[in-house]
Amino acid sequence: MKLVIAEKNIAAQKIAQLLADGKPKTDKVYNTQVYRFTVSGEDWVSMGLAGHILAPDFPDEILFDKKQGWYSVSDDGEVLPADVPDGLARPPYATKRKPFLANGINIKGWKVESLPYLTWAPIVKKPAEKEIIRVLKNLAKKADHVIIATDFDREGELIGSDALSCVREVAPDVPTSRARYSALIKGEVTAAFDNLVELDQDLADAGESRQYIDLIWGAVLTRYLTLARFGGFGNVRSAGRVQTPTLALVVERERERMAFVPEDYWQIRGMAAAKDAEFKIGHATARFTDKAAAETAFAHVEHATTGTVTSVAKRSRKQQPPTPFNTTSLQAAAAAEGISPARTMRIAESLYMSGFISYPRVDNTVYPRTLDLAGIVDGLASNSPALRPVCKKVLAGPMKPTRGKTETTDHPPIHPTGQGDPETLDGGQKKLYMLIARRFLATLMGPATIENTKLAIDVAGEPFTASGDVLVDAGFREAYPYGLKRDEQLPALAEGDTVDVRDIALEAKQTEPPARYSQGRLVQEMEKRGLGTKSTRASIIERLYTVKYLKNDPIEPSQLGMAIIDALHEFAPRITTPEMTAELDEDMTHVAEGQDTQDHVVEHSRALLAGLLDTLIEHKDDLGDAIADAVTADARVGACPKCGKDLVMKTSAKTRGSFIGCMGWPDCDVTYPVPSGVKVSPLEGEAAVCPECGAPRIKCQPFRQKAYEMCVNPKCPTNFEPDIVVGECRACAEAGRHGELVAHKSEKSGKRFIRCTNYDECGTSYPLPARGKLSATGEVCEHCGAPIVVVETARGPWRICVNMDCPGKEKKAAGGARGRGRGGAKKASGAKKTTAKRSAKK
DNA sequence: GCAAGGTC
Repeated sequence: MKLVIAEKNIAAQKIAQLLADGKPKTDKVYNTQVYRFTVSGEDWVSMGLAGHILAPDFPDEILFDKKQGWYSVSDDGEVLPADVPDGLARPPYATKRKPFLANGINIKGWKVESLPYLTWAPIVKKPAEKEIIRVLKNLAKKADHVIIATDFDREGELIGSDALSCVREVAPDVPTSRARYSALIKGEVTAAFDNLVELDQDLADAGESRQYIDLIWGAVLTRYLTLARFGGFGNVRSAGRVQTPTLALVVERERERMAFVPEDYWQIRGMAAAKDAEFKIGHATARFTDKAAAETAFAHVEHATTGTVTSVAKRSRKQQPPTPFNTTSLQAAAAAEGISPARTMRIAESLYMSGFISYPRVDNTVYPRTLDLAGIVDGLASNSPALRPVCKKVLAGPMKPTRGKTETTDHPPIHPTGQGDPETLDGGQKKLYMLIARRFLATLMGPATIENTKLAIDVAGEPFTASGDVLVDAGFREAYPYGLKRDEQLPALAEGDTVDVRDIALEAKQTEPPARYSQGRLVQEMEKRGLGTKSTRASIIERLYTVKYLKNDPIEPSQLGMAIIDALHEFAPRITTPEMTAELDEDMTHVAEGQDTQDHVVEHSRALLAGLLDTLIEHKDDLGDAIADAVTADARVGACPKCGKDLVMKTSAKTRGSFIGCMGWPDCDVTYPVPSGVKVSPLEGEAAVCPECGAPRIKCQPFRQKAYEMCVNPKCPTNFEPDIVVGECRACAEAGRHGELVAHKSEKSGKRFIRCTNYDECGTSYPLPARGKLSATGEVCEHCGAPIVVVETARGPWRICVNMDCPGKEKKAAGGARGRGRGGAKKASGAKKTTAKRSAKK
């Protein structure tokens, strides 16, 4: 039996289909799919790995140990031997002593000092995909020939080499070879299997050098940053060859913004009206840099009421259809629609696995000739009623696909398969699927034509202009409306026509600093600078958010992120720039071409890092202080009204809940609750202090809603709301008592709720929305008898039944997607239960 | 509790 090992399941399946006499049979070994087939009567089996099946790591003896912490040594107290290059002494940091750990945490002194040892520590390869390895060994034992058919690139060669080392453990003598194909199509694959070669160990070694160097630098610098000032468990300060230069890009942009000196300019703008239509007009000098000139011009037009059209110019321009999606362009387009690159990849993976779209990790932007474009459009038309009309147009047209700049042959650009019913997808999946499907259709359509009209208007001797864009021929825009500007229609006017003019104003403006990166832009910038790969960029950005180096979108660095870059820029500059990646690529090329060896390249890199450590260790405390200060600055919400020290977001050790507390604790005991469900940030200047009580005022940003400002002190008069009687208590009436339902606001937590005046006896209480002005209606709900109240939000007044378990809400929940998981399926069973359930959730 | 690279 011949065993074919591919990098992933889809490749194993495709190879089987392309090589088999007839159709391959799907089989399972343990729980993994394999494909059995015959080639000229001979038995073959193909299996897919899951990328790398081994992961490099330090030996167990020197790894993290639950009892000992990060820096343990071997049992006999001896530091493990490492291959230290000639001329370099063996690390003198070996200790015979077992580390002493008080309460599991001892970060003082020797821990950072022991990092040079980690620099020279040996690296071993540990199984990362145990199931896959088990299947691989099972099949290898029965095989009389093993063919490595992983992707034709450096990582593919390494994955194949790792697979071979697993094979060798159970079948030391089985003949092995390598099939090299660069596209999963008949000609390529059959040619590769007709011309089998040997695995290129130099190329695999190059890949392994990359792994080792990434691990050593990442582990040493991450541990250094984390331990310089230990911020408690869960507060890792990471660093790495790709993430650190990426963070540096964001920090650099922020610094440019801070250094930016805005320039004043002035604009004269107003409104014009003619033929029952209104439109914007502006002075022909779009930006006056001279204030006096602007004021002179404005004085002429300030009281003008009419203007005269002096010219009408129409120009039409074409907008070309977009190119096919690869990973980066999909991530950028999805980011513009509010889906982060990391989430895009998670959703794309699920769409790919369920057969809706093609393989999502590609660089290619040119459809291969073998792709059945019309067949896909047909499939979309029959599965998606919303796309059917535009699909028909595409099928009727010439269907000439656009081409992007990058052409590779490994996978086609990301496209819908045309299979599957989009109605079965959830919200995020459907949104991304429609983006991919619409993009695909757009790449097969003609350009859009936009007609631009420019009016020149004389207002009291001053030249004004107006401009309008109208989409006259939708072209590809019929399928792909993303990022399309709304039409700005001007009335049909001719030279000499008179227009009414009003609201002409002189506006003082300032030039804007360079914009922050959006997540989509950052992915593109990383690609441009050679940072990361199509498969890793999204997760690296996400990582920078989880370690709290980045915040918000558009992306801002935190104070911590800036402190990290400053520190590394000073003491380990190599890791902060894309050059390390460039140099690593160069080293790897040398290893791959046999001009250098893996050991030499890795040892050279170890020596570079070791050379930095002396200074790093020397400045450990400076860096620790800088990090601590930055973390405090990030957590700051304002100044303490009692002692003037910083009020910061803190986490209670007991309850793990967060609160706002004074840095002066224990001398100062000022604390406030954190408003729930919102992101809190400090305000600046005068707005930062409450005029009523002196506590800080803060900015609260609810998810996808308008931000608001409030005083953090729930007892402050600005937060005071009188109790309102909202109705009579039904439970009490039924029990023959009298009880009134009253809306309160808790002084402690700031939460609002309704409670019966006889609460001790009847237990009735209802939660209330956190925001919005509340008023009673005196009405009761037709479904459950609970009171109806009105809450005024930014979107207008909103009538609600206060009972979360109201059967009336159940009907709505069944009809729409909203309101799921909130007492939906459960029958209304009394108000007391509602409160109990809600508090149990916390 | 660490990186980046594959992929699930």
